Amino acid sequence: MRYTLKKEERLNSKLLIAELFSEGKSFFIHPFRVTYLRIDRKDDIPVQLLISVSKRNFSSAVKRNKIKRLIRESYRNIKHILWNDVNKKSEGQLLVSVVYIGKSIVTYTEMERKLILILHRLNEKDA
RNA sequence: UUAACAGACUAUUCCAUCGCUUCGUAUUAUUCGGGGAGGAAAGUCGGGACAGCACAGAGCACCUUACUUCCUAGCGGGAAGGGUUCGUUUUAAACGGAUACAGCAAGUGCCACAGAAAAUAACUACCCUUGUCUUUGGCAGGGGAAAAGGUGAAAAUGUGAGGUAAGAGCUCACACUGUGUAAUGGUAACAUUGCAGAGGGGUAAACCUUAGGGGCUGCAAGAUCAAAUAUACCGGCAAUUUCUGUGAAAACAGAAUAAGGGCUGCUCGCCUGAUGCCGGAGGGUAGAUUGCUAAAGUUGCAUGGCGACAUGUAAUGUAGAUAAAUGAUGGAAGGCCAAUUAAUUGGUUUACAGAAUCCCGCUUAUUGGUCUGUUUUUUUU
RNA sequence: UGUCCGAUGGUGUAAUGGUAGCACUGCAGAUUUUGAUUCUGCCUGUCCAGGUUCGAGCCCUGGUCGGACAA
Repeated sequence: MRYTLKKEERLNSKLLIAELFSEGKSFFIHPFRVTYLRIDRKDDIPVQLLISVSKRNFSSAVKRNKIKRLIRESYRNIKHILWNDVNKKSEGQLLVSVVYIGKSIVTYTEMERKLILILHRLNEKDA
């Protein structure tokens, strides 16, 4: 499969975001806080992702952009872990939000290692 | 030549792989090709473009600007000059820096503490005179004058002479300040000189006065399309209790009513019931499209101007996202740092910082390099 | 993106341009056999820089930080 991350794979609906944060379940893997929710909706895209970095922890817009780009790049390379399982079940759509709550910037390899952990954990919990 | 400060300019380049966004072509979900952050994109301080609303004209109120001339679409921006002030050299001025720099001589207010008094005056002390007493003087009354009082950030312009009972710009001379006026130079601010009359403490980043400017709100402005849900309104169909009138009847018109049905045969109580269905239509939510990127544009040259800048001409066509793209990995060249060493090795590739309608300014932040100016260290002449 | 407000001891909150005050907290002492209460005293402050003024918490300019509103 192709390692892409187009706009359709990102969560951008205001109503769905409100539903995710009010009814979704969450867990922590440092430095991330993950919230997920499965909804009844038929679509070609099985997973929609939301990335957020708090302005409270990083007041500089350059640093916020850098963290978000690193998370996006990591997810793009490893998202097949999640997609394969989700496709098997193929019931509705999974909404996932990844919030960065660390106080300092981690490297790309460290971030990718943590995200792999997160995706495996998501597979277990969602099953 | 060392260091510091201030100002100006610049803001590493290339290749490969995997992606993001946008435009175009072919064609229907992909291929190919092109574009894709800054000098401050920041702060949101000033001004505009653009848009909606308001609006006859003028005034009040409110906000804002304030030496002169010029530049600019405009500005609280810029250029050149004038005044004031500070510093250096030096005593003639020059050079450099700063400057919210209209008006307290229109009115009102304020000036802590100290001081008689913070500006009208009063008080102490001074002088003349009358009365009285314990008579080189004290006390009381009347008059004069506002110079002396040494505190303060600031004390009624300073010095000298005359004048007087004592004194006082009361008068005079010189000086100072600022006002009016005239001449000369300058576009002007202003400068120099003369004459007249004057002496007014400070404070307008105190109220205020004078002169100029400002309608209000901001792209989350505004425009177009428009699911779902609810529905004022309209039409069609169906349902609908009682009374009255017209009429032979069907029906029509008007008025009133929560009747009516079920649990249950009655009362109480409870449930249902104050129309239903379909269609239209309106405003408009989610959302989509537009506004939206060609512009008071950028670069080069020439001419004019002290300069800001203007004019002409040639070239160029330069991001447009929307829970928000412009990235990641690897390599090479160049720069910088360190070590050995004199051409290798290792590290790093950075500072400040990320477009959100657009433009012109201002302010603030800042690594390395280059240039200019001032001060400074060392060396040579 | 735009509009607006604020900053005073450790905390909350006053102050016409003229010695920065009050309450709670903390520390020391007194009272008490000891502690609490009470009394006395002390420590700790105007967000930063510049300007106006004889003199700024206050007035003006720039910055920093925090907050509110417009969906």
